[in-house]
Amino acid sequence: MRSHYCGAVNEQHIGQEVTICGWVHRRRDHGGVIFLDMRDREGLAQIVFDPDTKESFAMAERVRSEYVLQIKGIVRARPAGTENNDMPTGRIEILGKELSILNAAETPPFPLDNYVDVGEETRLKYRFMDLRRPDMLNKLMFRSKVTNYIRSFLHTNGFMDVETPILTRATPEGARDYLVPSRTHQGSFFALPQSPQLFKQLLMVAGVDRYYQIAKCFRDEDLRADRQPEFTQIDVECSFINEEQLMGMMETLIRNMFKELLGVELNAFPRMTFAEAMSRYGSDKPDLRIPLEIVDVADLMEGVDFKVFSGPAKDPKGRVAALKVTGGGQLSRKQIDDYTKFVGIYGAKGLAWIKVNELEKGAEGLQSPIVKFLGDDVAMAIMSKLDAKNGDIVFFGADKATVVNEALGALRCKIGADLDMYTCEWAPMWVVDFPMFEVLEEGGLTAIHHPFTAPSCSPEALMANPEQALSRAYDMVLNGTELGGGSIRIHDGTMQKTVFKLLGIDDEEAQNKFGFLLDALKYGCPPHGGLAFGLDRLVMLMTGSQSIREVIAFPKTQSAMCVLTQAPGEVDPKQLRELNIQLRAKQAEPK
RNA sequence: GGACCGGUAGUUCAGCUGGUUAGAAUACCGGCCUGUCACGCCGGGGGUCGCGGGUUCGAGUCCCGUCCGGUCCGCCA
Repeated sequence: MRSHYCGAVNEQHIGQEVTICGWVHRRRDHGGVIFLDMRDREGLAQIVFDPDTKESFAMAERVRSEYVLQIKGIVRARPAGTENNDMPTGRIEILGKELSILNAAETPPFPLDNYVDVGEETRLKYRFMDLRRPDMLNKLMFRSKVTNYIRSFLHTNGFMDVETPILTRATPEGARDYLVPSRTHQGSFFALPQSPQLFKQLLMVAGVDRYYQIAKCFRDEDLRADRQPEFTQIDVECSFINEEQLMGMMETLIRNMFKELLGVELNAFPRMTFAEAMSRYGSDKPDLRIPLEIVDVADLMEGVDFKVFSGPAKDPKGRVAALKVTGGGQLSRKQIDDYTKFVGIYGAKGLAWIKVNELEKGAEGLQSPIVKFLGDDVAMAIMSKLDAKNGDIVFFGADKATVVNEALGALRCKIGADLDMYTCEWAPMWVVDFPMFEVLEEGGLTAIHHPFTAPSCSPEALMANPEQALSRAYDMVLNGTELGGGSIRIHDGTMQKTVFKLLGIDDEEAQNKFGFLLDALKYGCPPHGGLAFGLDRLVMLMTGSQSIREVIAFPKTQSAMCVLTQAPGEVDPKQLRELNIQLRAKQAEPK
């Protein structure tokens, strides 16, 4: 039906007859001459109709926005002085000879240009229109380039694409599962996979050696700007490999891809231990674009009454730390109040601060509600440790370490963004040496990564001192976002049982829930490890999008609904009968 | 489960301390226009102020509830 994409017609085609198909992006009717901007996925082209071509001119008068047309015409250079240099095809135009209306269109429910920010609900309801917008189509095309690049890279490196089941077994731990009732086994349920984790490990036992999959994953948890209930992982697993080799290969993949698709040269990814990341940035996914660090100051505060920080005093698990904001002395009282409110979200009970006005006057030159409680010497010692300068502001956190880390870590990112302190555009890194376990508040241990991650010690050492044990896990972090994470896995049955035991899963329960994995470990499981990238987040960052929904064709709203299809929906009673499922009556409204 | 922000024309928004017939821009419709490119000019139509209740002589505006959207906390091995 067509000879060229609209956006692909150029000066080389001058004099040729072309046929283009597409949508009417805009019509400019000057009475005696009509301009149509025709749009398809590759871009826009201007078509001119003059009254000489009587029939098509008359049709061009009837045409409206988003009509679908086929136009035959002659490419010509635009008359001198009428070129449009803002448009890739702005030096040429097509003189329309024949026009056929392939389909009419009602007035679009919202404008398809970028001049107005249309509400997301409206966009999602008419997603098929929203995706027509060049920005959105470009994002979908870019996403396709990313998956294509990754497939090709992994294929070249000997990885096999293997599909794993979507209907699988509920996992006892981790996120909430999406469940699918079984008709043939009434009362039993499938679960949609949260990740292909165990299947890919079984593929290693099978000798696949190098596996990858662009895998849909499902987690029935509350949504966020960067979290959807169904999302895509680039899932990778490899046998006979250690963490160095795996991280090296994945880093090469990302660096090559950034070069190829964005023209961006990323430096070698720095590595940081989990402990260091928490200490310096209060986060296990630090945004290294921001040149601010959190510094412990407890050592300078012997004898200080910690009530000045509104936090619990000398909690053994406590942390007293400071965040110096270079040039932050300009912050107004109102802004500081806002930041105080902000850290409250993370459980901080206050936000103490010191403005450095005139350091040469000693403590006299500090402006702060807390210096009189700290004492001049302590205050000056802190300034000296932080290397504070006139014009800086220092914020303090004193509370349980988790609260201080989360509050100051989040504050660091917020201030970095508010004051636009970014020192570079891209800051990738690896976080390594995660602890194996986290101690739950109600007692007991939980896996930081997942229960199949190998510790970097023997089962005996692990058993003896689980809280201190480190794992062989690694996270790739970009601009404060966790892009991917993985680990070397446990390939030894004894070790696996030890980890289960520490997590409170006894042998019987382990056999029940993970019997197939324990079996597999008995029959010659190779050492292996892998990683999974969050594709949606990766594309979100690479396209500079504010939300993961911008790079997913048909995303869900925050309440996990699809406004386009109105899913989830009720089902026919017959379907429920077949499944032997009865809905409990909704409770009557209390009056 | 919780905190906060929002919901007024197709769309994006304004609507102050409750007070005449709820406005603007844009889109849409009609007319004019031979070089525009977010074309221009003239005219016109267009509203369940999310929904339900309450206060009041009077509610888009205040109160309560509820639904929807969004950001975040919890949650996300």
